[in-house]
Amino acid sequence: MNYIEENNKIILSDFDSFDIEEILECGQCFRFNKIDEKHYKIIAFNKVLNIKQENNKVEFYPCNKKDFENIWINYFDLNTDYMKIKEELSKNDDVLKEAIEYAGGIRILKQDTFECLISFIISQNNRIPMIKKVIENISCKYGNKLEENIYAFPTLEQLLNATNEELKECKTGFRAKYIIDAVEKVKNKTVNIDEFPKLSTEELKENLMQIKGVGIKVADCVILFSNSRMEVFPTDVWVKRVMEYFYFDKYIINIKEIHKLANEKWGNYAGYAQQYLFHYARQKGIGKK
DNA sequence: ATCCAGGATCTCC
DNA sequence: GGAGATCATGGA
Repeated sequence: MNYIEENNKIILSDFDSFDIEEILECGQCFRFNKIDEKHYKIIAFNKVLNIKQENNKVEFYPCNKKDFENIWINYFDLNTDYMKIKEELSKNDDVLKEAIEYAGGIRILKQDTFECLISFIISQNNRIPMIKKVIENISCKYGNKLEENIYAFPTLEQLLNATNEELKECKTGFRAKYIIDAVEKVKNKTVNIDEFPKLSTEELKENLMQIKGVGIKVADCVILFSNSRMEVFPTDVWVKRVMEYFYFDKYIINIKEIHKLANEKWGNYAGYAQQYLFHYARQKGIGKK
């Protein structure tokens, strides 16, 4: 990886395993807009960032070297060796090999914990385009204005005032009460986000699941996408289907059975495997009736 | 119209 | 402790 700053723009070259379309469209994050082919605008960490990929370079703008190094290198997980991960996962596993060949440019973003928590509460029993809309509604209503028609995801303090009625107007549906409970428990530190790095993955999971509306899957997403616990294996309908289809050849009732296999097969890389499989399954419609 | 979505909870046995 | 119904909302 190599990068230079030029007119408030970072130009990245000499990289591998990076495809901005795959990274954003693979279902791990929700606050992005497609401007053009391989040109996206994202909203994260109270900032708007363009990412434009062409040939063998990626441009990030507006962005100076300081922000790139302090925020975006970590956010895009640019210091992780994905070639090694992909090689390891592809070994003796034709299914993952295929999924990785299909979208080898995925990287697991390192997102903000609070945003991730609220976003994945909204995600339950919902479709991705709708999830994006609801998060957009909430951001417009409570978040900082960054540009014309672009609002940051609200902070904890900004969401403290949110009422059940207002949240329902944002189309959260039955999840409104869950969001209120999450905000309350983060505020009173029943769920202490600042302490997350000190907790074991199991402790972290139990802690998050004290929130109403946070079960195993939502907790796993928060843990994986914002706390770098790469051993978890969030299992939604798509992951369940792709696992049943390729690895079990039967209908699985207990999700723990899937988690057990994922742990045995992929260990600390299970989170990566999950993302390749999820994206592949969704794009190809694997197991869908 | 009926089914379903990056599920979790409540009910009832 | 484990199945089954229920929960808003909108697109197919």
